[in-house]
Amino acid sequence: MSLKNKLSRMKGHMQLDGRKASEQEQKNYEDHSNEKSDAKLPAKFNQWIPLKGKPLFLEEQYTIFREIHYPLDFQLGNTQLSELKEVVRLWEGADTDHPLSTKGIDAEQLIFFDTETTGLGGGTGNTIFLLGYCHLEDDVVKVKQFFLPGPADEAAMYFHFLQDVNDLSNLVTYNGKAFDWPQVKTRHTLVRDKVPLLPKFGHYDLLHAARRLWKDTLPSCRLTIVEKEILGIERVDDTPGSLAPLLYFDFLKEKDPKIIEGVLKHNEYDVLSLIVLYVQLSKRILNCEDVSSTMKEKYEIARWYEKVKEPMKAAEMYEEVVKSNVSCRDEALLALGLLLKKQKQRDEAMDCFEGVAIKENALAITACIELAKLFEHQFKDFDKALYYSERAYEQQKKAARLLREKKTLDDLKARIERLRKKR
DNA sequence: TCGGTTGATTTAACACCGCC
DNA sequence: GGCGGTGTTAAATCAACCGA
Repeated sequence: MSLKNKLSRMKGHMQLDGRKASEQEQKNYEDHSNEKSDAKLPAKFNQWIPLKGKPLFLEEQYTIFREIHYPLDFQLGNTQLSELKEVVRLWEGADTDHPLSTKGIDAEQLIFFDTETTGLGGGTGNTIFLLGYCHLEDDVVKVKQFFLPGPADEAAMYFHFLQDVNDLSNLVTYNGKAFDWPQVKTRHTLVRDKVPLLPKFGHYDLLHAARRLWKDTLPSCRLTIVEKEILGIERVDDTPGSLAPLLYFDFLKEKDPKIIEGVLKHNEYDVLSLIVLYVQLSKRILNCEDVSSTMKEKYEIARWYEKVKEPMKAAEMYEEVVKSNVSCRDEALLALGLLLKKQKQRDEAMDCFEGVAIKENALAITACIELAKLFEHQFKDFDKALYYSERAYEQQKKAARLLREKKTLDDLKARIERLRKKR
């Protein structure tokens, strides 16, 4: 069966999240039907009308442009699009310099961006055939797509896309730092004489944020998995991205827009999902009460705050985890201890280390070594320092198989000998 | 004054992963 | 199936501190 026939059997597909989505889509189609079709256009463009596509020209070239509007009360998975405004407002009031913070940026400035290409490889052999994004404007979310109808029309596609995003300043993507944006830059160099310069965008890549929070709890951090497990979005009859190149090549042969409809819808939902993902990530990072973060998420967010030199925020999050009784509690307690030690809060740090040192695991060894250091160099209690050194040595001896662990063992032996002389 | 210890920072190498 | 960003880890370097 040809791809065209397969697609024709998928009529009525691309339904997102049950009834609400299908009702909304119907409304979108009704909205679109109110648009005036341009009777002067050549007949070949009429077949784009059911897909809400229309040509935009640049000299002899053209791109197919689609624009779909979603109201702010549109529910996608567990999130309403209006929550984007809410989290941008929260970031504005938050006293933190987090990488996902939009402080100083309007919600309207965010471009949730995704491309469809003819393959994965880099270089000039690979073509972007769809530039899609959505953003907030006049209290609706507008999805805009620029489609490449043929290999000779790239300048038109980039021209109209770049003109359109002229006033916007910040990209939000999923793996866009490594994939989408380098591809855009490569292709842009080939048409740069005819199109505007690429803007200097700020860039939020949500893949890396998702990895930080869920790398240990999800089977993978692919967007579809995150959508299903975290965002509550279940796509029905979605056209997988891996099929996009095949479908596009089929379109180039047949010139039938229906062939590519599934890819357009896939891209449309990809960019909408980015809004939902950004909202859910932000709410967890900002520790909003209306989202039920797991302790593991709080622990990972605390580590993230620590990495970006926000020790107070990190400590707050670690403390929440320490109060719980989850498997990462000891990790949080040890991390909190190290954090407090750095801030010279030695008594508080000691309490944390002692809480971990009573356990019998790899964390306890680190905690014992930290206690030995504190008692030797800060509290000058050499008996206790020796006690914790010996305790660490005994536990380390059981585990010492790797070279790295052997070094720890040797270091501990030296520490014990030094302390025995000091006593 | 010197040597030992610790902590902070930088650098490099490496492995992993998700995009179509 | 190529690419680039990121996290992790280890090693190197330097400064500060302290005791002998």
